[in-house]
Amino acid sequence: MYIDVILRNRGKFSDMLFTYKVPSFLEKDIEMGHRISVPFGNSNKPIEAIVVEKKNDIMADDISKIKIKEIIDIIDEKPLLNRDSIEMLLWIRNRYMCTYNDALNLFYPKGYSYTSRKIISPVKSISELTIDEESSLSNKERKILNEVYLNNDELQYDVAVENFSNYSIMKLKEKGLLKISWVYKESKNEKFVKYLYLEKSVDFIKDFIDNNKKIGPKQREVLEFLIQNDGTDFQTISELLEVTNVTIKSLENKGLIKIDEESIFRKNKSIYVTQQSEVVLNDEQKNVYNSIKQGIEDGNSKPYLIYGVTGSGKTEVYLELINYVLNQGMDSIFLVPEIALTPQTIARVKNKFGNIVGVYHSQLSEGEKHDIFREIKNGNIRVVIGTRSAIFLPFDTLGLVIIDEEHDSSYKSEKTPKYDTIEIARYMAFKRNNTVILGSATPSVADYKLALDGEYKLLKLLNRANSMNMPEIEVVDMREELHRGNPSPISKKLLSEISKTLHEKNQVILFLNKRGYANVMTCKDCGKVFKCKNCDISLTNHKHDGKGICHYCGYEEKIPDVCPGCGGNHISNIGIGTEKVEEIISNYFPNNKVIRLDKDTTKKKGKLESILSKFNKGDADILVGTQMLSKGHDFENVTLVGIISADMMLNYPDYKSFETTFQLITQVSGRAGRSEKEGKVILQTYNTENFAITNAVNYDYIGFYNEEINLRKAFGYEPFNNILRIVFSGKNLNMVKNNAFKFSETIKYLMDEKNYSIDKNILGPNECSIRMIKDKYRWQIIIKDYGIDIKYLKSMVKFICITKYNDIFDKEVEINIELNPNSFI
DNA sequence: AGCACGCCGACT
DNA sequence: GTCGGCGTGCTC
Repeated sequence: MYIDVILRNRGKFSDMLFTYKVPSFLEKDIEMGHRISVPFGNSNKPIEAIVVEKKNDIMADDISKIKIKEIIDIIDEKPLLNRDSIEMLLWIRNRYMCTYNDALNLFYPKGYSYTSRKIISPVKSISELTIDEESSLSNKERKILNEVYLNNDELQYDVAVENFSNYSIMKLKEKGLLKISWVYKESKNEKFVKYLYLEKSVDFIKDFIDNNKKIGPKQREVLEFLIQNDGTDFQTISELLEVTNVTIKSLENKGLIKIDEESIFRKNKSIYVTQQSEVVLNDEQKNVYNSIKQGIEDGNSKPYLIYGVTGSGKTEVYLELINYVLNQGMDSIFLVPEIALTPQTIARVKNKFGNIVGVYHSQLSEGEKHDIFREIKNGNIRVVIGTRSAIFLPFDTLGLVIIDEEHDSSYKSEKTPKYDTIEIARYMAFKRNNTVILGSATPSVADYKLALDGEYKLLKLLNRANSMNMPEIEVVDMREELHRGNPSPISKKLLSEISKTLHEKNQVILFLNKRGYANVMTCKDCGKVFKCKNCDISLTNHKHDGKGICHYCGYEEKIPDVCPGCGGNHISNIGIGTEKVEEIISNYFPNNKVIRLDKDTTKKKGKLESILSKFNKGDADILVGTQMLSKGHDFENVTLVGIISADMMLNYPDYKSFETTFQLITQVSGRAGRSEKEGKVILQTYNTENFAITNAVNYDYIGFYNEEINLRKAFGYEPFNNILRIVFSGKNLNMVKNNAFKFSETIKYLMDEKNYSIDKNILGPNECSIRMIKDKYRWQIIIKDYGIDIKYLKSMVKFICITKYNDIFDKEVEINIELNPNSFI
């Protein structure tokens, strides 16, 4: 029997499947998805590999061309990946043009390690050495041999080379006195818990305690405790009785207790416990619930798109559907955007389904991720709430995938492979017949079009669950504000609304899409702009830390008092960030507490929760924040939302900037008036007539959609065209530029050969709008697929960038290929 | 990417 | 006779 495997931890140079022979004694056990150990390369170094194919025969000319080795062993008892995962892995590699290993990493659970090391060991024992052999040894060789014998017949190869020399080791090998070989070690990061049990009957123990004077008081306590609570874990006992390991060991040695180690699953503690109220769906929610339930019964695999206004109660519908699916014996994955995965959301799901709920996100420790993976495989976790990577968790009986806030950009991975979670979910609906639900108050125009085209089943929730109206959005024209002589970024209108709200003992949210104090720092005397050392980006002033920080690479530098260019001391700030808004507002309302919520104030674990709960409890009156606060939070007492600058999003150089503007205004506005109190929104902008803003003000999603979709069509963007973006980057500008041009000439040649239109489809090469990141120059080429099947386009790009890589490009230039990227910056 | 192999120069 | 340093080429 033969197998095809993916080798772990190899570069793109060996991005292919390798064929191995399975020795007959392993044939029965080996399965697809197994982790195995295989010999690799000239040295037969043991490498970890994953089985992706089993076959009985291989082609005859393969045998003559390559020498096929036998695998060393199967590592785990059960396969790590199931067939579905392997199938999807291969699809992902193809779709997103990544390596086997990139794709594998999405599925491969954390917490496994596999290391191999090279050792030297003697061929014969010391007494078996002949006199001839003995006398042939040089001083150094004798030293090495002695060291090996002294060290339990084993020495780490690289240590030996360092201490002695490779030459002498090789000599010893030639003389047949030493052999060089590989050993490997494999381990799992699983937490084991010691449980203590009485080894003898209770009567025996009681008798023992009463009649044995030699037993210490601590040991006696433990025994008495165990009589009442047999099978308690060591941790608890040691905390309650203040005993140490020594006591326990001593009892074990006396044969009185037994220690059992069991692997347990690290449960993360939920901070919030909300009271569980009986959920009754309203008519609209019931309709949505029923039609999806009906669809599941009928075996419909077409994904659903729920367009539900903010506060319409999508989550209740999701939870009821998860419940329904559970009763059918199937599991669910519930995805939320990164910043929406708050304790409140988690608590809602946990309160409903209890300990079959797993939480999965990127901030978990490796051990925690490992546990969740294992508990899903064991069938103990049936519902997962998590961020995008949770979609790859190994459910065997998955029924439902929910993607909430489906428009959110965090569903597109920014790391290779740059997958789109929604595409993955659609694949699952299509290939595995899973029920997929996308939901949003502001669906992406691409997905809404797919719904209109009948690719999704469109369902709507048009009313708020509390039957309140959407808060009124009042636009303040900042141009007029300026003319009226108010240069402040906070308008008079917003100030008066804030004080009115505070007066009524309600709370305020102020939203600004930019953290830090000021966008740009410049010297008024010489005009110097403070820029990042590594990127072509101006530093953002973070006044609190006294630093200028680059938001791209994280580079920080201390802001000097005098300009390093001209020595002048008029360094000034242009533009505003959340830090400055916090400062201005605090000055205006010195008697009210202002807190700030952005990436800077929530860096530490648990900070996000504590700020949110502080605000929720009313410990602060005004919350200033970035889009972090736009997602799914329920603040009962917030009646005023201020959007400081809608223009900042609008002027972002990206084709999706209108869409993001519309989405953010709608989502942030949705934070106001979620309870019985009526809410209000003040929106400040210089672009009062932009359609993204006017439609958002009127809560007219359809109106926005109609205008935006026309623009997309006119310019050939998503969803009308697929776009491939190829970015070349490197330290040498000329080389980067040259490689980009080489690429474009090659692809133009290939496209021309097939009579594909070039002018319409190829944009560039151009310098990226951020021309340098982390000291690397960046050039890009954009390719659209007018009149070309994206499959052909991808195969051409792959041919150039992978097959012909060595012939065309310089090693120092990095090539990054992305399908339908989130932005073109 | 590793890893091995082979050739070269340098030092004792 | 010993030893380290690179450059090159391959991986079932």
